[in-house]
Amino acid sequence: MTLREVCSTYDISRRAIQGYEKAGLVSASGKNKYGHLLYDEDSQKRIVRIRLFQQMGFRIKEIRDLIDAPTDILKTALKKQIEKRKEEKERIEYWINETYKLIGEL
Amino acid sequence: MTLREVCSTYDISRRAIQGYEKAGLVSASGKNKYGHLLYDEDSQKRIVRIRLFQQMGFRIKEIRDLIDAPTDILKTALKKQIEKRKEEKERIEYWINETYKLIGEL
DNA sequence: TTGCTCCTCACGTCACGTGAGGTGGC
DNA sequence: TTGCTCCTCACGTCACGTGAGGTGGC
Repeated sequence: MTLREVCSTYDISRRAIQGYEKAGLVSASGKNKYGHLLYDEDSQKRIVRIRLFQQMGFRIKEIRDLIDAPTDILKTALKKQIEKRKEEKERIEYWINETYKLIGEL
Repeated sequence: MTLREVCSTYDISRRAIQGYEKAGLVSASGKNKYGHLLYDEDSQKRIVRIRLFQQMGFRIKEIRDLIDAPTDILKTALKKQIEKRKEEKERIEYWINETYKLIGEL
């Protein structure tokens, strides 16, 4: 898969992937004869996993520590992050309610 | 209330409020004899409202357009934003589920 | 004079966004 | 030669974070 295909398949910007490469999180598996970047299945899986980590609120630096960490450490970190995200959901609910209140007062 | 008191009462950083001032969203109502910044009740309410808008996902520039907007425009914008935040909640739920799946596969 | 608090800049941070300038096949 | 796509920098963005350097009352 070329960079363009990866971007459209997984809905990630070219610049974002470039950022992951700069951070040392992934690297293209090679280039085709035109010099276009190529990503094999492993690279793609890695990118998808980076995306999941980001959506769970991890920073790039944290992802760098986690992506190749032992399974038990990774599991612990993920479970902890799930709790954080649940709290964030509650915070969003709180502010939605505050907004309803404000609308009522207007 | 001094800046320090506003910060601790509403749990907002000094730098954040400074940012609001620079953006023209609020200004201190005055200074005391020591030159310390003071915020009266109106300023405080304004800061609280800015915070609510931020928590609802509005950008500083958007808040600048909304904070003194007519009631009906404000209401419409808030209702629209509530929908956006609900979608964000769903996205968080989605990624939490994806994370549970990943944990199961590890 | 020493400490403490507050003030006002101003550079740093984070994860990209958005071009700029250059290359290669058609 | 012209268009199009892709590449690799590199400055810009956003909302503060984090000092730096200076002031004033105790």
